Amino acid sequence: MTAKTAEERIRELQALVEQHNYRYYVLDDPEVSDAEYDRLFDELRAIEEAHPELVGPDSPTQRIGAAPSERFQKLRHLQTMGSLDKATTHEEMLKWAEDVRRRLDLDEPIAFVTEPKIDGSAISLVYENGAFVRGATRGDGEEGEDVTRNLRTIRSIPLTMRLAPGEKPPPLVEVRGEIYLPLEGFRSLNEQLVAQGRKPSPNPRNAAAGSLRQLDPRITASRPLAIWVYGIGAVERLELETHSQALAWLREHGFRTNPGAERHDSIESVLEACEEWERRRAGLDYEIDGLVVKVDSLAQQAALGALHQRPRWARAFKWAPTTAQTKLLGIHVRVGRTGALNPWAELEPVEVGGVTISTATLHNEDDINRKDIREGDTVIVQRAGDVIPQVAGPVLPHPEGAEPFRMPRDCPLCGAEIVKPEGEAMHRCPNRACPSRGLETLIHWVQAAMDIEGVGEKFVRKLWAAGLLRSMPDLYRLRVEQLTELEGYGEISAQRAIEAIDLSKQQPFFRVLFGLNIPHVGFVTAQSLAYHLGSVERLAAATQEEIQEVEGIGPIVAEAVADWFADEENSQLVAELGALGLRLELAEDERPAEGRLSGHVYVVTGTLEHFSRAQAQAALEELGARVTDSVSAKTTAVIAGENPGSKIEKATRLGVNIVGERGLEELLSGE
DNA sequence: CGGCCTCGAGTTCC
DNA sequence: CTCGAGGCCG
Repeated sequence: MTAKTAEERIRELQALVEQHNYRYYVLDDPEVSDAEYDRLFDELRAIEEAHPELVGPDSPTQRIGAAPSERFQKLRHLQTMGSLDKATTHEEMLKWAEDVRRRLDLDEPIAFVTEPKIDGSAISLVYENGAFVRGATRGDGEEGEDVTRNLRTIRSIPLTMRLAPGEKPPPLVEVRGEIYLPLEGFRSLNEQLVAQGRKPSPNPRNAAAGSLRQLDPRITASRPLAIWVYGIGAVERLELETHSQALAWLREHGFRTNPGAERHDSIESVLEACEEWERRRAGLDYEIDGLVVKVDSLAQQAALGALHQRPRWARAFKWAPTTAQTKLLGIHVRVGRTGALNPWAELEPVEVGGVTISTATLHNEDDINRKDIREGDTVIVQRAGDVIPQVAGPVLPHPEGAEPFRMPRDCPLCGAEIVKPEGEAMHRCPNRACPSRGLETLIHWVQAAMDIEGVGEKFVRKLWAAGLLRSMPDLYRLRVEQLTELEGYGEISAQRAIEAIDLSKQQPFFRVLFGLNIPHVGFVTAQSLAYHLGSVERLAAATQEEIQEVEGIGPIVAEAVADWFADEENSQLVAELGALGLRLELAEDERPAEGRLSGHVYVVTGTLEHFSRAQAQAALEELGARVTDSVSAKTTAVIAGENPGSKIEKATRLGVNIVGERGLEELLSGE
């Protein structure tokens, strides 16, 4: 047996390393360990070092980046990179589809392809005889910058096309794609920049574009950029009929195409996809700001043509942005019902994701300073998880003279000295008589605990301001005349409010317990305490050790409960509530049911057709099941209605069963 | 002690 | 929804 020549071994190793790059970066399905990959890579590099004349630009070792260049050369695209017309409403999309149908003069349905619109940096890659020869940024659409050396560092860009045995590559293919930075990579990049005392990047798109335009390819190589390929520009000797075929061709030839591309037979189906993806976007590890919608048939595309370099056969459907920049006018502090100090941001009103945001929570002092947010900053506001606005961070530099945030030393409401227990994130006002705590406790009572219809935060604030309300018992002593004297209350609405308050006396014991605002006692723990101890009397008499016997209650919660009842003022309060006729012991029907579903745990998510969430929960609990709202490995099944949220994803990951409304019905009927 | 699993608490807009 | 922290299991 003759030893392989160095050249043969180099070719072999290059092919192997690229194969593993492909499995890892394109398919996300590696077939060898990292250590094995490193071993092959090191061997390849060693032989190449000994034989530099055998190293071509296609070698995977060349991906680590060459020496910096002075500036980028201009590069003319083989085919114009047009931009897309945008649409933001379903009406606009329908109008476009109608226009397409009319221009094509067709009665049969038109097929469309939708794909996620990646918020990154558009590029064009030229392959000659299957080899990547050059690539450029979009630029003005006619001419971009030659960033070939940087693109070579991106592992998900094939240096050579994958070919079937005996297949001849087309002499020329211009591949179009979007370079992006996965969110994880964006976060670590920013951490790194901040650690180096440099400005963090405001968003992943800027970070991707910036990384791609580094004059030193070694910097680009250090950033975890990736590509989604979405189409073909100029091409020679390749016959395709549809855009879907083009995507399949690209995938087969080693390019990373987005798995979210879908073919649709009608515009209605396209619109459904637009809605569905708006929900799915939060679960992706990269940013998308809409869907690109294309007419599938290339012949139809050609017939439709373009207007001012904007193809008539495609639209970018864009959602309202979920991040925006605005000015942080001030940082204020609120005191919650537990005495915790919550800093919040007063913002110059700005539209984010279709709603106007003017305030946002800032959580705690550490969080503010970790993000380095200061009054007067321009900040990035985002709506995380679809709803709750967050201040993501400042756009540096800070304005002249802006100081880091410091929590006030004294309570802004009662002046008591603020404390911050060792190891805790929150500052607290220790004054149990602090007016904010009384007010917040009342709001908690009427809203969360007793759920009094028509009596909410506004009602409580108004009566508090009028001096009519200082504690829960006051609420039950209110008279209609007192309300009608206030502005905004007529006879009827006053009557109604008083009746609703009176009705709330019938609420079960555990709700009263929940409403008392005992530290660490929320909805679930209150139920648990109520079931196990049965009455306020027994609870108040119980020692910490006895309370701790209750399942799910440890020393900290037990101590908090015992301490609360040991307080004279609190026992007074409980006695008063009892005298007013509130329930202070467990009624017979309040015990958790034992039944067919005992021991099973369900999570209900999304909108059900025939039940409200609460009804579904009640029906399941009646059969002995437990219903929680976080999916874990212990969950028996997730019951998903329409528009389920991120819970589905977690359930899938954990291998938890997912059933629809049908499944719930079968469960309840015992089938 | 570490790693789940739960629960508590605070929260925005209309 | 998300974070932080308590409870519990191995």
